[in-house]
Amino acid sequence: MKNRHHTEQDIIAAVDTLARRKGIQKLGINAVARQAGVSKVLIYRYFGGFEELLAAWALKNSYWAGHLPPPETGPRNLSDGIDILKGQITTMRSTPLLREIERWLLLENSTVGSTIMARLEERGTALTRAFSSLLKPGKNDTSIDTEALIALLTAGVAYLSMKSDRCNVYNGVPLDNEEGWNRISRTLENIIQKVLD
Amino acid sequence: MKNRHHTEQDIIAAVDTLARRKGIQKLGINAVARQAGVSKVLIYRYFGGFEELLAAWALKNSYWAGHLPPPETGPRNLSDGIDILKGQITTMRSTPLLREIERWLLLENSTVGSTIMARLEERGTALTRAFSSLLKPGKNDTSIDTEALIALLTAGVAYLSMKSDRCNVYNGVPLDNEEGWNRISRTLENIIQKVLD
DNA sequence: CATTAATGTAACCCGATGGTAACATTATGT
DNA sequence: ACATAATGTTACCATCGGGTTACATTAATG
Repeated sequence: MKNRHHTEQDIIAAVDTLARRKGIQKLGINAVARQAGVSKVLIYRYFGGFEELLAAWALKNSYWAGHLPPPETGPRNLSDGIDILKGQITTMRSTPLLREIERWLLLENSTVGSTIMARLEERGTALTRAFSSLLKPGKNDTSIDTEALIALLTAGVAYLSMKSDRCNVYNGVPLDNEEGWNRISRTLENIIQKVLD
Repeated sequence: MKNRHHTEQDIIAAVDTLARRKGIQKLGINAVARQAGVSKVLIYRYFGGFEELLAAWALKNSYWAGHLPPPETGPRNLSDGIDILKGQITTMRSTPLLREIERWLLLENSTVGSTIMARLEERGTALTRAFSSLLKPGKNDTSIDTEALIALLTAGVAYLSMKSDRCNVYNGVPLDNEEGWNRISRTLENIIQKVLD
């Protein structure tokens, strides 16, 4: 049965499969076409090229939008905000493909990557706004750089979650069991409380 | 002039050059041999294979040992410790090859990578010990997970420095100028002071 | 039903890759 | 000086990569 839409979905599914199995970096148009059981010419015809196929794939699966709280129901107190940050740990740990995309963005600077990073940027700034609104007005706001704080912490979580795929311990903290991640989670909480309170 | 030692150094130098230029991941034995102006057969003969060549290269240039303070002259007060952490920012930012190796370790889990990671692990734990020694004995030590704290912060710095090669802003913090990194540096200081004091 | 456009495949080109075998050159030690 | 081992090169192989052209098949449209 000849059906363009169906074929396109097959191809995107093939990207998904291979990205999970071998990583996005080691992905080629030949391998994807082979996996999809289809001619690679169709990738050029339907998507315009391999880059554009990756874009279609990445934008289809918007994993990064996962645990982002709706803006209107932003955190009203500190512990809500902490929960959101902890949610990032859960999201990263439970979504191998998200780690794969993060890794990919760290090596390639394609136009596709820029698009995706713009979305991730939105996520981060939303989180930052949420935390900024929690700061007590009486506090010396200029002394707390919320943007940089959230940047550093989310960066740390992203790094450690990626690292957990490659080794089982980082700086003495185990990354392959719940205990280690609980320690990281508690440390995150500790930092937020002591810095923002 | 035929000289095995000299040739080996040429080959390792070629790895160095290409790793800076194109990244470790996109490195092949053919390209390295070409860059070194030598036959690739010698790589097999002298190093045993490409993996082993990479190991020789990585272990020769122990960049990661850079800004590690000698154990006997560990930090005696909190601001010394903060300086060490800030030093990590300087090291990462001024050493493109170190960022390249970090990136590589995040994707590959080769036997070579394990060796290097073990060394990096030493660096981190030394830093952690230094900070732990700064904790006031009277303080409730169990409430502060120094290992996890240092892990999270160094992970964040590593991530952001790698990110700076690919994009110029993260979560609203510019990564391509001094101002942004000063903000990160101050935030680091802020966290350490408020958590450990 | 017949024409045409959409969908799909096979085959090829070219360059690069990892890997090996055969051969040439230089150094070394006796 | 000569035999031998170390050093080095050329050439080749099979495979895979991205990319294009020409052709076959099916669906849609009059």
